[in-house]
Amino acid sequence: MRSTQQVVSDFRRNEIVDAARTVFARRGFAGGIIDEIAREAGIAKGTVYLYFRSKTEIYKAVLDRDMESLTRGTVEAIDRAPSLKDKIAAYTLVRLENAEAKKEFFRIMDGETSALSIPGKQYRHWLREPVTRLAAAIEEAAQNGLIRPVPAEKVAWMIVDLTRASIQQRLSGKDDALAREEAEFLSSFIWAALSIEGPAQGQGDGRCST
Amino acid sequence: MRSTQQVVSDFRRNEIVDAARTVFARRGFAGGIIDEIAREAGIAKGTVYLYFRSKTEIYKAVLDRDMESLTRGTVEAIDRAPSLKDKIAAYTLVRLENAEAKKEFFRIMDGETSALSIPGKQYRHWLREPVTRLAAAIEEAAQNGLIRPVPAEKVAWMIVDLTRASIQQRLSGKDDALAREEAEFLSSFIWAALSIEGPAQGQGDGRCST
Amino acid sequence: MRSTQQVVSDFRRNEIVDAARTVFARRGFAGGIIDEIAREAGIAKGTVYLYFRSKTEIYKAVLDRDMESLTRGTVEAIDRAPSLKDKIAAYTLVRLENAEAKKEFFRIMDGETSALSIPGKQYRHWLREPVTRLAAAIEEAAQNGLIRPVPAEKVAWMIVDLTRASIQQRLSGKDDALAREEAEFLSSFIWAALSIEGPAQGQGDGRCST
Amino acid sequence: MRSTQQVVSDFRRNEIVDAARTVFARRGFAGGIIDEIAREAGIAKGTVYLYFRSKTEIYKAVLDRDMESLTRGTVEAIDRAPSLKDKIAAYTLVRLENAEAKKEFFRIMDGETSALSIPGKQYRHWLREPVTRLAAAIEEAAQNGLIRPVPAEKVAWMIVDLTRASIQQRLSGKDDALAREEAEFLSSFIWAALSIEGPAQGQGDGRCST
DNA sequence: CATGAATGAGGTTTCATTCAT
DNA sequence: AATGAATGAAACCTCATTCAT
Repeated sequence: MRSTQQVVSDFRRNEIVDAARTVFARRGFAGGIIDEIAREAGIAKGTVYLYFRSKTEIYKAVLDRDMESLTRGTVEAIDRAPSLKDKIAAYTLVRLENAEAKKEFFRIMDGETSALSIPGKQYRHWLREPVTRLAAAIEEAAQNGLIRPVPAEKVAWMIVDLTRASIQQRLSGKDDALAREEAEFLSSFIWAALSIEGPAQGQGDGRCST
Repeated sequence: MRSTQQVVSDFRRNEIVDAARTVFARRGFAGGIIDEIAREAGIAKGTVYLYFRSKTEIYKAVLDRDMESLTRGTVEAIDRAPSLKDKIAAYTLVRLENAEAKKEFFRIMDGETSALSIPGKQYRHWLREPVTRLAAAIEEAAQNGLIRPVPAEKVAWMIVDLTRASIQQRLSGKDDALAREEAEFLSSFIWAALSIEGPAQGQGDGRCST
Repeated sequence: MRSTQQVVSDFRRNEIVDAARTVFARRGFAGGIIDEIAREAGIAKGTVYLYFRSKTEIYKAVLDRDMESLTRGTVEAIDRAPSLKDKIAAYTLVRLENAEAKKEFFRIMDGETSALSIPGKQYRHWLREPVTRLAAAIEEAAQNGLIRPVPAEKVAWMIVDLTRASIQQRLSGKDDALAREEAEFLSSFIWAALSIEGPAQGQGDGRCST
Repeated sequence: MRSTQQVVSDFRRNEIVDAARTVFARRGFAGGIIDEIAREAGIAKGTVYLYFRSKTEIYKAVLDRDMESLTRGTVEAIDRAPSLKDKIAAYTLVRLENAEAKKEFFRIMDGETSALSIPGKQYRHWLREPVTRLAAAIEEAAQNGLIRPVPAEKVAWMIVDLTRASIQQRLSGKDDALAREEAEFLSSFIWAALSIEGPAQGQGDGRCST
């Protein structure tokens, strides 16, 4: 059982992480001013340093917390789905819905690349587990003849990257279709590329530059 | 006709932009120090400000210049290709090859998102034209019954995003397949998703340019 | 008679002063952190401020307490010694032995100078009384013809300063002779300078630059 | 030949070191505020960092510069003096006169101990060379029978420490005798302690340079 | 009394931009 | 046109002191 101390302390850490998420989303890492984070959290600048040793530490905390919960949710959704087709659909749907609910966080993720050099903490790193699950399912489906043979991991990354790109598009306000519809479109498109009755090359097309 | 003044001035701007590209690729926007850019360009810090009003201006110049030439090359490749399938293949190939040739620039692009808030100067903005061309080709192919009916622009964006994701993967060193092979895989995968559903053709991988 | 309150309060003050001595010796005044003092004393930071108004106050308390007890011991040793020679020997011995026993405090004294501007609380101030006693003894001895005539107070300061310098040397680890031997050497050296059969100028030296 | 650049740069460094000396003398190292140093030097805060990488660097520069010139002067004075007695007299005189001329610097030296942990840069370190010279002269004089046998280095440190103590006394305003007289008194006192014991010469005060 | 979380003034350092030469 | 020294606005972080519990 956690002591009162612990509870309060965790609460504060949460407040700071929440504030930091907002500010980092607004200004990026370099522009994320500690002063502003403190103000957003309704505390003094010094207080921030009671809970985090440095600005970088805060940034990592934001990433870790959100990424972890997101990854957990994603993986669970994949596992719950019975078939490959469902797994793909589940993945895209969970991600798109989450992006809607946590716009701020995704905006950070979007900007996060070389901003910070946190070894093994890059966005792609966090995608590794979902990718592994998807790849395994793809592999299995291929062996069972449910889909055509494809390089499983490559395709898994494609699913993940297409989803990410779609989220980016939506974050920038260019696309405001319902998450559910978008997810359905994505997963069905991918499924089409995988299905065994794939490329119909009968009717004379599929030719290239002669 | 451009005056000598103009020529010299342009030459200097070029030098600075080249230096800036290198530095921004190394350190990102926030970490890219004017001092370093000047040193890299072999000129004095003050001189930089004779040609650019601010650091942001330089950054935009790098993006503009590289993006423009890249976009031109991309669009030309699309236009040269006769069929949709070839256009898609041409796009992915040109992009992947370019990414290999201009790693520095692509590394910047990779980091560029919310780092800077340059309205209308984001990466996605520059992709608009290639996307439009691809979308038009898709539209046409669909109406001609060469592919199944799909939302053209959405799919065009998918092509573009998948290519971008592949480039990112390669930049981070995780994937070092030949650009040509990677491009072929990508475009054939997309083509598979577009093809009219017909009799299964297990062996067909959609390869073109045999 | 002191109330229980008073007793407890004094006890706490003692604990804090003890902790502060350790910390200041380790880090100096500027580097001595209240947090560390509190931890060393086994109490909370806030509690420190129930007993002392400020960090400076604590510092002064350390100096006062240690200096007072040291001074008392020193003066008593001087008074107990019957002759001037013995008084000098007693002084050097007591000081050197004390320095060994209370390294921490002497390390503070060593660093204490302009670090803090406490009027009348400087190291030299506390030496005034021993100096006075020594000076009186010197004066008397001179008048009795036991030593050659010298400016009494000046010489008293010399004794005191030589002793201090010797302590500093020992604190810095450069000299690890026994305190007793060092004291003997010091006092005998000084005595040599005072003794009436002082400078033998008979044998043609003592000349200066021709 | 130094370029103009170099000259100007050196000039600035000097200005900053001069200003820093004043400020450090006033406030000590911890209290020596960069802002104040800049103001004292008549330049902007940022400019200071064009010439020194950090506050500590400035502090070391002050110490190094002054200590080096002081040490050089001291050693030269010792070397010029022909006899031991003169060497001692020369040392005390040079130091006391210098202290008068460079009060600020000596005030820093006075406070400098554990303030900064610059290995091998402590005050005592800088005294090593003069001490070595004095010790050598003492050794020689002892072997020639000009003084009584004494531990040469120990005595050399005594000379140095007594002089330092005298300077401190004078800096704190307690003693305002002429430097020349004070130096004479000091060196003759030491000389008295070194002289071979012989027939009492009551009147002899060991004065030289009649 | 005791606590320790909270505060915020103040310190050091960086770096985009200006300007005298 | 070119230079690079100078500037000073911020940014990050520390720590003596206060105060609600």
